[in-house]
Amino acid sequence: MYSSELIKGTLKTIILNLLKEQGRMYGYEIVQKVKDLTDAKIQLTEGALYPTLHSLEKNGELDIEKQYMGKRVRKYYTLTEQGLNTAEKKVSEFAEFIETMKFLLDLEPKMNNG
Amino acid sequence: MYSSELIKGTLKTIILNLLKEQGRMYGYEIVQKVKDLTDAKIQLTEGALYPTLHSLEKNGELDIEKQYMGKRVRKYYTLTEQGLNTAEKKVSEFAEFIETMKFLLDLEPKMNNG
DNA sequence: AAATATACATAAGAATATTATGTATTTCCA
DNA sequence: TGGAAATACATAATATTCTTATGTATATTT
Repeated sequence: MYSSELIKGTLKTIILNLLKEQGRMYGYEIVQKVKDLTDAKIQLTEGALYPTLHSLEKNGELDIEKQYMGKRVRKYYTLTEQGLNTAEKKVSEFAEFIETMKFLLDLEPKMNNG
Repeated sequence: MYSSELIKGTLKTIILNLLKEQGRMYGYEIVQKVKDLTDAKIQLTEGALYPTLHSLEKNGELDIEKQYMGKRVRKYYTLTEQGLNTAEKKVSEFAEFIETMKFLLDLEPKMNNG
């Protein structure tokens, strides 16, 4: 489990990318999927997730589709066209950021040993 | 220049690692050095930097040494032993985090092409 | 002399996450 | 069959952290 500090600022990127890959998901599912994929090293909290989903939807990045499982409601989220765009932008920005940080923190694997 | 969102949560790691590599630095110097090293892609703001330096010092990670250049004061920071420890812990945690995120976001370069 | 750079500092506000709590249903299992 | 755990949503209070704005003051460049 990483320090929460470290994960800050990556939540939107994670959500948008997961939805891009998985098609449609509901909130609780996102939490479980991220936990699974990261061996529980990243555990999203619902208190952070739901407000972020709502704000992404409000900003036109996500569409909602309600589904009733018996009486329990489930809200499936899918990317809008804008959301897909944002997802790709955010992921590639993060990829660049990683490279910058690797250089800044001297994490580059040495290429020349001889 | 990366979106500020992306840089969130990395400030302490950056500061501690720079001090580990450079020995001793003052605040303004840290801002310039990070800008230089990252081609201005990461620009720390003084409003974020100084409070963070103060809190790191308060927590025993940094030592301060004041130097007067004429009348102007300059505060040099160095890592304490605890600070060196924290620096190494934070950097390696970040390195692991990068790997987790690369997997989560499907950024792994393909190893097998044939 | 004025503009820019150096060098510190802090306060108000915004953004985002944590923690705690709440509702309600469904599934597991003892 | 009754209680715990899991599912699935939500939000409010608080904490943390960053941005933006502002302030002070000296030194250097033009």
